[in-house]
Amino acid sequence: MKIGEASRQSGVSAKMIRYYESIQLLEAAPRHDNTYRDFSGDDIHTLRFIHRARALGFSMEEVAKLIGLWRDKTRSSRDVKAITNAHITDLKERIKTLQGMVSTLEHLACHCHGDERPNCPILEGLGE
Amino acid sequence: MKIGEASRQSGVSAKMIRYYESIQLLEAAPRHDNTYRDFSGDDIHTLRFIHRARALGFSMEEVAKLIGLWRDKTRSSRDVKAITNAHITDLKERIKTLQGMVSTLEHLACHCHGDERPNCPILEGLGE
DNA sequence: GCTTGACCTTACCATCATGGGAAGGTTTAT
DNA sequence: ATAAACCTTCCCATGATGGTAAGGTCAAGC
Repeated sequence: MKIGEASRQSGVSAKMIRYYESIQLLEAAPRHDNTYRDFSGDDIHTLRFIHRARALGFSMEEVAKLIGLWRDKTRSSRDVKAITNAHITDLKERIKTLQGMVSTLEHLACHCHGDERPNCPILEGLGE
Repeated sequence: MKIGEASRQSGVSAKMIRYYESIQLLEAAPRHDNTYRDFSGDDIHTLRFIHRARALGFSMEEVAKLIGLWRDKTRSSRDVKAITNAHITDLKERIKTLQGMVSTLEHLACHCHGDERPNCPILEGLGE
């Protein structure tokens, strides 16, 4: 199967498929007649895995580790869970940071008239 | 005042101060003896403004707009509030996305034993 | 057999905000 | 005078992705 079809079936852009190959996240696909890549059903499976892991916010580095574990039938689920839990912790921290921003901003915004007048507590808050 | 001192007083790294100057977010500081930049108290004020706005997650583009409004004494607070509200909306969307990831991940992780055994619902979920 | 369009290839550049480092000049304190 | 601390510019790297250009290939219709 050519790269366009692989892209359609996996949801990963052709550009990114080539990129994943270049960083060795994906084994180099054999070339059909020495120019076009030829993907297998297995490749699609891997691409879908990557796609889902990325959608869950895992970094490429984490995805690489997860793929390693996924392929290793003798893995311990402990290792997978550790990566996942670390990622969850990271996500929660980011959420907290963003929520802090929102609450500060809402606090500033709720005192701002938002009309023609130049007086603005938001700018005052930023300028102190 | 030299760039190191400006950095200390504003919380913005010297590297970033130069960068802000290069993208014209900041007026080019006069040079002391034709090589060292010479910052004023006003510059520190602006740098602090930028620092706080960045800490609240505003993009550089938004910061540039906010500085423009901050300097313009005839601005309408409406414009400031519009930028702020758009940013709040954006932040909330990002929070929702991250929360979605967390809830999916927690769902997967809670079924994973996290022990020596290779069986792992997390990897199964990613591989489908 | 030829043209056209859809597809593939590589290679390079851009993003966004930030940091690192090199190579070299200046100032300040000892 | 020397050393440490500072400044300058310039180039490179990040992470994951998209864009584009220049060129090769394949498939379908004429």
